[in-house]
Amino acid sequence: MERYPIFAVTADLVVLTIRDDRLCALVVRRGEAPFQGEWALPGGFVRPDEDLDRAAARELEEETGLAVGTVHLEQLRSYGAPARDPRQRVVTVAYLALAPDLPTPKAGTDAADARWVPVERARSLAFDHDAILADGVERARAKLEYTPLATAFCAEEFTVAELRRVYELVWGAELDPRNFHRKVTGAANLLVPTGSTTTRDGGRPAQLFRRGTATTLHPPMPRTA
Amino acid sequence: MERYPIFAVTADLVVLTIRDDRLCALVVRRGEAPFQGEWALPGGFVRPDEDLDRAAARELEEETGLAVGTVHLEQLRSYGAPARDPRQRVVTVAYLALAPDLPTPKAGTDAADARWVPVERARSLAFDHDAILADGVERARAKLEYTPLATAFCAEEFTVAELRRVYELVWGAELDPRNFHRKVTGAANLLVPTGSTTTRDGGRPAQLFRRGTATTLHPPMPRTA
DNA sequence: ACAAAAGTGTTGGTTTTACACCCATGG
DNA sequence: CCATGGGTGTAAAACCAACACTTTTGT
Repeated sequence: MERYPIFAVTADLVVLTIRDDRLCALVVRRGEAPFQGEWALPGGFVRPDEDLDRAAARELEEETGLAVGTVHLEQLRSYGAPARDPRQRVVTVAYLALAPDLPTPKAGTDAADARWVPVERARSLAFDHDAILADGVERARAKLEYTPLATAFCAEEFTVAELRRVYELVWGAELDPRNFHRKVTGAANLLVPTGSTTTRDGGRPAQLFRRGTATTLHPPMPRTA
Repeated sequence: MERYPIFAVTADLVVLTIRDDRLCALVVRRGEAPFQGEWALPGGFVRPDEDLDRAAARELEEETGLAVGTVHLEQLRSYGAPARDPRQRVVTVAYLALAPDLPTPKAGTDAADARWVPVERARSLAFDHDAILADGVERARAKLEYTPLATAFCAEEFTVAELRRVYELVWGAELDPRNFHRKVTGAANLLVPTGSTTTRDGGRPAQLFRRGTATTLHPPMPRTA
């Protein structure tokens, strides 16, 4: 029986939300070495009997207090450069989480502090977390085009304008409100009308919708910029 | 200092090519326990000082003899269910490799045998490799739509018809040769004409092309089926 | 000359874009 | 009544599927 090289495996999280009209990522201040006191992505070691997805969900809950049910969570990719962790060989399986606007998270067990930071201002994170964050943002941007993922940034019930705002903020580009409306209301199974309306955005009352069952967006949302 | 759970990490490969007008995957017969004698995806343990990408490239070369330069290699995703390997906790980072038609591979160090199998006939692989293979094929199908990835299945120089054949075989759908031709020759930086022609497909000589520098396909190739 | 495959032109229908315009509310 | 945003109509432009047709080879 040969001996297998020994690794530790962590699950790290790129948690994105929209706050104050900005695309923000969740960062925590590390309470332990290495990189103690520096900002990093939330995450932690996968336990011996735990599935990767489950570990990511647990970390999300521990470090943010977010109920996992309301959050979209998907695997992003893995990172395993030999020297990415100074302690020992660590492979991290990064996950991408998208959440509606939520209360400011409280510090968890391993984190001295936790906060939302606009993605363009999240720099110099610990380990290789700058690159992981960039990959996560890039994935989110790409998936808005051809999936209903933008709805993950919205509350349970939302208006077409709120959904459009998600696109505009994530992409950093303006979209025509009229054509956007036609497009998303025309896409099969994307939106389910609740029947009620709201005036929370001002002006004429807007219909409220819930996410539909669509898993892809046909035709895709054209990204002009 | 806390103790970190111990994992082994492997790099497994979904290697796809087109042979005899079929989309084929590379499978190896395992020479060692567990699952000795059964078919599995090629792969092996990541070494203590080796990057994940490098491990995948090394395994590809070891188990197939393919020169890595001619092969497209990208990370697929990671799999880490607690019981996926009966020996101990193993997380595998799966990679997707796309290669032009190549000589039948020879068995490597860990593999008693190696061969190309049409993807629809690759079933009952060891570990969770059925699922990994399915994910790899799905990824390849999806990426043909909006990336120049189909060219990875072609030789260095190829004709438009050969490229079209890739789409037809991977998607299992027929495409109009005329419109396909216009589309791919019109896409910016997708194809670079070599200036020479070939009659290897019969009929009127066809121009030969090399891959261009494009990283995405605008507009995407419409998948009708 | 004929078959076979490459490649171009054309046409009619769909989709997209840009914007005019009306609708329903709060102040 | 006015400002504000929600939502519909519409014409010009762009795009695309389908297929007739021409080109260039091998036999």
